[in-house]
Order: sequence, then structure tokens, then C-alpha cells
Amino acid sequence: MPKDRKIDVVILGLLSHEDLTGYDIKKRIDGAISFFWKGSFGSIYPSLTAMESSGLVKKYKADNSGNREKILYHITDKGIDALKAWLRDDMASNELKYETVLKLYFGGAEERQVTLHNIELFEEKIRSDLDLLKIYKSNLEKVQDNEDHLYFLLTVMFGIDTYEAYLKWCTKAKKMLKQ
Amino acid sequence: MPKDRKIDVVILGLLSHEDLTGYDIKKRIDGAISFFWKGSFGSIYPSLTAMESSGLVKKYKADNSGNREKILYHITDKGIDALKAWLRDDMASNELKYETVLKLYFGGAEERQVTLHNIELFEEKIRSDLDLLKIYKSNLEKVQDNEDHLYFLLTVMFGIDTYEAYLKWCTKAKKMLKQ
DNA sequence: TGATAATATATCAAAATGATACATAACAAA
DNA sequence: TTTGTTATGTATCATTTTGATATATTATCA
Repeated sequence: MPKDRKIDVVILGLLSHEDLTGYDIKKRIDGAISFFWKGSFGSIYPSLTAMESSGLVKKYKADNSGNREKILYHITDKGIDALKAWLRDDMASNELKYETVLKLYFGGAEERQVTLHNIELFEEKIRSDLDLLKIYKSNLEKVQDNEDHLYFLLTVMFGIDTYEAYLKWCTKAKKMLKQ
Repeated sequence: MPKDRKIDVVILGLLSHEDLTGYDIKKRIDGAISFFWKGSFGSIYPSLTAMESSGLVKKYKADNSGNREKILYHITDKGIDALKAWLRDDMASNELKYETVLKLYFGGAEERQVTLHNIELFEEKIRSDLDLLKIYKSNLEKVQDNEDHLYFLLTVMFGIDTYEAYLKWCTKAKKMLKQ
């Protein structure tokens, strides 16, 4: 059985900055975080419910008079402790499922042109994501008052450095496939 | 509902090279492939059963007289076609769950020393994996008779280039965290 | 002889995916 | 004005995957 719900710490991390609805959490995960983590409603809502009953978060209805119901979640002291304990835990599983690389590895089953094309698709995607990361970076560099910004910046730099290495590899790989 | 079982193509790819048992497949996945894909018995055996009944693979008992039963799987023509169709499909989902980067992103909830320590742990792991990748590479470079080897080499090069970028980032990040 | 590691198949609860259902609100276009 | 579309928001579900465990045989080494 899996040790625990990994999505919990993603949610706790986000809630450590501000109160959010389940929908907000999904938006955050689909934003900057999507470069290194993914998550769906199907895991977010059950996690929120479970963490509510174990006291890591507290839910309350937003006071928007007359408007539709909106459930906001707030991190408790117990939740902060859980987040800190996770940060201090040496365990870190880096799971990747790189379908691009998988196709590369088994590329021998098809003509070289097919792999070449797959590399070009990958290259295009990375190039466009890299542009996005560079925008994030310049935005972060404008405001330097916040300690959290340093961590966001380091994360974005990690993405940029990785993606630039990918692009260099693409150039090399294409050359080798063309002989 | 998830479109299909991703593990199927991993297995088909492996079987396109040689007949294997479920246990063999697991060993292959835990080897060089583990750098870009993971898979457990709990997905391998059900996939083999499903692909048997849909005619993508064929199972047979190994002829090891008197010894214990051993079920080998062989890829069919239909299986080869499925593998090729997947290679020719432009879709490629690159799912990563980088707990190290997640901890970095939420590092602001703890002292800098904690993030610094986490980066060091990551660095150590990457450094040791990089050594392994370099051994794979030099082994691949020795034997160049096979077309498949080109694809394995490109995959290993992808890993090496990525990991070297990680290490450079680690140095930079540690410096920034120490001010 | 005994211990332990490797081989081999298989199952299971818990977790995650990705899709969909349902409903309200905002907004522009016809 | 109504119509269509997009965004907001909560929630569920079948399918897939994880990670652990059960079971049993064979190999290895002390």
C-alpha cells in the first residue's frame, strides 16, 4: 500500500501562503507548479476532506452574501507542523514518466525519421515552456522583498537550466540521427 | 477515465527485443529504464494478461524440463503494429513528480539550512546516478554494430546532460542560499 | 545444515488519473 | 434580449498505478 497521499503536502504548501478553495488549488497546480508536479480534482477533494478530519486544515464558507457557496480551506498549526516535518524528512521520491524518452529508447522499432520528428515535437514544447519560465523569472526578479521569492526563483532557475540542457541535447541528437 | 495503460508500450518495447517473463520485465524497468520510467508488478501482470487476450502478446511455458514453471511472453505482429503506432503518435505526456523541487518551492516554511540540506541530498543522489550513466555510456560506445544501440546511447546522453545541468544548478543554488 | 538472497507469479488496499456531471456566474456577440 | 461560450466551483467514478505483501521455488554461501 502506498505510504501516504503525496498531494497532501502540495496542498499544505499552497495553504501555508493563503486560504484557498479546491478550485483555486487546482489552478495553482496547473500554473507554475505544473513544471514539477501534477494533480487532479480526483485527488484534491478527497485529500481536503481527509485532512479536514485529521485536523491539518479547517474549512469555512466564504462570506459572500447571496452569492453561491464557496468552501475555503485554512491551514492549522498541526498542518504547518506536518508541512515542516515533511520538509525536514530526508525522503524525496523523484518520479518521472518521460514518454518522450521512452519513445526515444524504443525508437529502433521505426525509421529514424519518426524519432527525429518526435525530438522536434519535444524541442518545440520545451522552447515554448522555456519562454514562459523566463517570464516567471523576470517577474520574480522585480520584487525581491519576500523570502518566499528566493525559493520561487530557485525553482524557476532549476527549470530554465534543465530546459536549456534539453535543447542542447536536441541539437546534438538530431545531428547524430542524421549521421 | 485514463485513456489507456501506459505500461503496455513499455512492455511491448521490451518484448520487441526479446521474449521475457513478468519478472524479467520488472528487472529491465528497474534498470536503465528507471531513469525515465517506473513500473511495478501490480501493473505489469495485469497488463500482460490484458494484452494476451487482445492478441498483442502471446504467452508460452518455458521448456525447462522438471524445473519450476516459467511464463514467457512473445510480441505478436499485432503487438509490433501497436508499438509502431504509438511511436508515430504525436502525443507524449511527460509527467514528473519532483519531490525535491516541491520541497524547494515550499522551502520558505522552514529555515534556509533545511533547504540547503535537501539540495545536498539531491546532489549526492544525482552524482552517484551520473556515475552509473557514464558507465552505461562507455559500455554502449564499445559495441556499435547495432542500430538499437544508437537509441540507447541517445537516451543515456539525455540523462547525462540533464544530470550535469542539475549539478551546476545545485552549486549555484547553494551559493544563493548562503548569500 | 541452515540462512539468506534471487527468481517467479500473483493479489490487494490505497492513491492518482483523467474524464465527466452538474450548476452558477460573467461576458461578449447576434 | 437571448444565445453561446468561457470561467468558476464542488464532486464523483471507472480505470490505472503504486507499493507492499503473500507464497513458493531455486541458488548461493557459510
